[in-house]
Amino acid sequence: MGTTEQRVRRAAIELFAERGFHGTGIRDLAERAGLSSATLYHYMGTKEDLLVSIMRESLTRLVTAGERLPGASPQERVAGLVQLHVLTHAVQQEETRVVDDEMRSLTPARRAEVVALRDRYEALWQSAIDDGCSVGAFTVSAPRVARLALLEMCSGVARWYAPDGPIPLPELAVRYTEMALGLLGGAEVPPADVAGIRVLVDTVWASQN
Amino acid sequence: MGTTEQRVRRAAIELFAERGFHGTGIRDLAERAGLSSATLYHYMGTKEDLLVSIMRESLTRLVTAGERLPGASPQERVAGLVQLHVLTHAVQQEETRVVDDEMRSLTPARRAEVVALRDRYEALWQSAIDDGCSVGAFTVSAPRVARLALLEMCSGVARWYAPDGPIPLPELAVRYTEMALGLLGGAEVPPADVAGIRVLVDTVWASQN
DNA sequence: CATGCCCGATCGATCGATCGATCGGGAACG
DNA sequence: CGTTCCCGATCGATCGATCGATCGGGCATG
Repeated sequence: MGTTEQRVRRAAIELFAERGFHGTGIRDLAERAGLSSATLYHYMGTKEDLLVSIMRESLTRLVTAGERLPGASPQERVAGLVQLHVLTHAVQQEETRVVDDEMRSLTPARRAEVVALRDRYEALWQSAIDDGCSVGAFTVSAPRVARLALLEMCSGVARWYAPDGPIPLPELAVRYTEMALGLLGGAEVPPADVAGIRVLVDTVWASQN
Repeated sequence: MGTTEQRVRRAAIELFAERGFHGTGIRDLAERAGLSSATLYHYMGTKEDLLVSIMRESLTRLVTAGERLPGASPQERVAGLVQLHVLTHAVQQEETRVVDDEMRSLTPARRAEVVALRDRYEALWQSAIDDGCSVGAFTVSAPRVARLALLEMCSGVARWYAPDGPIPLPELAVRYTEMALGLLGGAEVPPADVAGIRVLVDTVWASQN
């Protein structure tokens, strides 16, 4: 079961992902969490506070894991980032969709904090791509555009992947690694250590709770 | 200026893109269109009717243009689809974002119609990719995953591209073509006819109004 | 030309419902 | 007794939508 606060958070992630922030009412939230709408406010601040805390936790987890990724060569670092990103977006589908889609629902002040976290994460991608370009490992001609294209492509996993579908999770990660490196051009695909990434994801997840 | 109905539609596209469907009130819509909220209902049905009609028009335009694309080889067809998609998502940014992001705001019944249109469009992509794989032009190992990845990557353009930024529109289209064919693996990049695609987009747009 | 009628366009006022949020108090537990 | 957990009742605001009424310009009739 978990604590009541965790139940509230799970309910919020489910409903925000399904109906959107503005499409989810306080009473919907309360019903899903098994509480009255009044009791809800014992466990959270405003509805926006709840959204921000979900985003902060999710992005912090991603940044932490991203910074702990092994891999010396640009190819290995990009491969690791792709696998980390695809894995989290496939496993924590609803949560990542809330993070990616509900930025616009935030007040400008709250948005700034979340965007800063997201920028920190995306900088990891940019430096790996730039390094690969400057050492000649990648041949893509617009590294900034490549970063944006890669991130959109990998985030999309959260919008369609079916965990109980025909594609096993490790295979998904490998396919995306191949496509990403093909997109960047001229790179050999380094041996994949999906299991290692998975352990990293689980470790960071556990240490956050 | 255009007709009042066109002004309402433009206002809706702007606000739905900026704040989302549920985040946009009838009074916001009316104010942006320069009408009273009551007059709004003289030009539209319900708020959902307005959203559906925006989506239907936008997707119909995309399907029409996609079916008229020239190109015999799989490479040429994929290149054409990428350029068509990127161009429309860069030029009609707000409109395409509404189409891509607000599906979940639709009632199941209305959603079905719109999804059918979208599926028809995506089938064009799938057959081009599948053909390329079966004749050995592409080496990607999961054609269905590749389609999903490509579409997400190209749609993402609507979320970040700045029309008055440092990247000219034709260059953007060419870069995406290169990345897409790199992602599919083993394909030479066919000569790009971005101007031709642009003419096609404008033609279809004009014939719809 | 003048008159009377019609109708698209528009609005202020208001509907019932729901929104996010708050309050005071009861129940359970130490 | 105090603290934690919880809820029914309720707040003012806003939601999407509808109402009756008004205005003005075509248009047919005499």
